[in-house]
Amino acid sequence: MYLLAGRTGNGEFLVVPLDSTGLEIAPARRLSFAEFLGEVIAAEEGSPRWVWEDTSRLYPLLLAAGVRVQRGHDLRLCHAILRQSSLTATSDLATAAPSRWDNGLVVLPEEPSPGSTLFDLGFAEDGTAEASSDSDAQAEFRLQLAAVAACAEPGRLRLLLAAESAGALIAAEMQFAGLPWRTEVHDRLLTRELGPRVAPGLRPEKLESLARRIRTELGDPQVNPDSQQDLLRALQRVGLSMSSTRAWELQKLEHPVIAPLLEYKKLARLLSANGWFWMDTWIVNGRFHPEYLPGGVVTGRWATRGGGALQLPKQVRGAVIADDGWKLVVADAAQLEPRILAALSADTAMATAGRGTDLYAGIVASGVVETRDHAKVAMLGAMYGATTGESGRLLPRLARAYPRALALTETAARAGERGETVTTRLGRSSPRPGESWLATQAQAYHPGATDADEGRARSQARDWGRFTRNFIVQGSAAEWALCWMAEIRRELRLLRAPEGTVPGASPVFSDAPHLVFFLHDEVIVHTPTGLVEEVERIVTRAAATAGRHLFGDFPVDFLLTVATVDSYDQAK
DNA sequence: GACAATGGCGCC
DNA sequence: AGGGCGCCATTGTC
Repeated sequence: MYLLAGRTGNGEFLVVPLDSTGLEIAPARRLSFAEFLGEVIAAEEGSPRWVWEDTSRLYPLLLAAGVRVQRGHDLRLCHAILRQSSLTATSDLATAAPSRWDNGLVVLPEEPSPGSTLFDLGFAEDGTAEASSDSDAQAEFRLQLAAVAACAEPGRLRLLLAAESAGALIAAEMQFAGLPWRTEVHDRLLTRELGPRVAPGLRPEKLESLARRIRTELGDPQVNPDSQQDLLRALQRVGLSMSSTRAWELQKLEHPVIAPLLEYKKLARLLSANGWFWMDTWIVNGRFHPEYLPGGVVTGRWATRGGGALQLPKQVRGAVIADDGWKLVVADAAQLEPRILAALSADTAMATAGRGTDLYAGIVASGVVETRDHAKVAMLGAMYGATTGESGRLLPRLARAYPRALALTETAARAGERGETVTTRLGRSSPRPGESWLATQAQAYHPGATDADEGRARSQARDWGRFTRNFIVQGSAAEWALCWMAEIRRELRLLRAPEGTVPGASPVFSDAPHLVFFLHDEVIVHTPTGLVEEVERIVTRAAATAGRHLFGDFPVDFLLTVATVDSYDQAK
């Protein structure tokens, strides 16, 4: 059963029961927020699928009121998928003129003040964004259902839309719950690395002394190590010929300035990216609440906004600490993308290499290459489109051992080079290249085309080929991860903490295990200690379930590394 | 002063 | 001739 929910311009909530084709089976009801909450709680008994425009705008209101839902259908996210998918290319939805569903729903980020994001994830005061009527949302939903029903493989898209929508619920819940974070531990860590905290704009002691050493070694008392131009000129003056100040370029050189400079860069990065200012900005009441953006990356991966949540450096993970009486279950899908590639291409040899073991080790054991590192470099090269270096040299051996897998990546690359799209396992298609790409290609076929024109077109075509080559693997991996998380969430909901559990600090989630972090192929569950083993079982079982959802009976293992820890840095 | 581009680096 | 991101400081431009 579907329940369409929305909000009117004057702040009322609407609920409309719909049948399986999106037709209403009862009239819309207009409700106050309190009535709406009651309606949601009552309706959840029947596990309805809530259909709404934008989970990220409506669901936080429910969470703030202590209400969760089981299933959703996010019209905005699902529209984006169906609009692009090659599986629904001839549908009314995909062939219609662009509408507000294509761009009008994008809400500008508010002031990035994490303290307020929880409870005023707001709605436009004047109701402009909500001027959309419920009938518009209902019409959109019907178009979506029709597009899926008419496509050649509706099962794939149904699963994708359900997974994407579950992801939207999870994203809102994780933002709400937040990642447990101890500011006093973070502060100690920063003080140890950088010296005591100083006023903004000043360098902490250790950075300042490194800066002095750098100036001494370069014989220039003025040089600012934060300025690339400055630094590059100074380096060249002391005879270091280089074209950039990148750390890996510096590492190759011999000079007394190199060591302090590399150290400076490392610490300066820590200070600017995850220093005290970051901590004050993003940690609220012992929780880090980044905003997750499902579907924020073209491939279907998530993006985040605020705090750089997907780039949390290992350096600061020691500050991620479970509440007293609770644990963090950190689970990481081992060699996810190669396993996805093996399954996508039905390459049983590659799947066998990963059966019950580290897939790269399995490749070595099969005699394809000599070391795990070679196996990894070669695989990444196949998926990213490397042509030179060690990776390029190893590729032919990989191609002999795993012809099906390598043929799939090559085919995806060739499609991209021709400007065609590729489609993931569940039906997310890559975007078409833009106008300027097409113009550059056309230019190369022009009668008067120069060698430079052709060179430019070839290089650009190869760039797009690398993109589509990676898209199909990265995007399918993102789908696996969505299914994995959705399954974890579904099973966690059924757990209740045993008697005597110390409540956690998050309302709504204070007595039950819940997801608190997601990083492409890794999740963290915050759980009462008494449920650790059950959570580990759930996470592990969910990986197998996700594999079956995507690839049926194809015999590929999705192995996890699972670590139950007090602090995140203890995992791995 | 506001904004955009760039280099650089963190994560997968 | 290595895919996808977000964020920061510096620098360039209006």
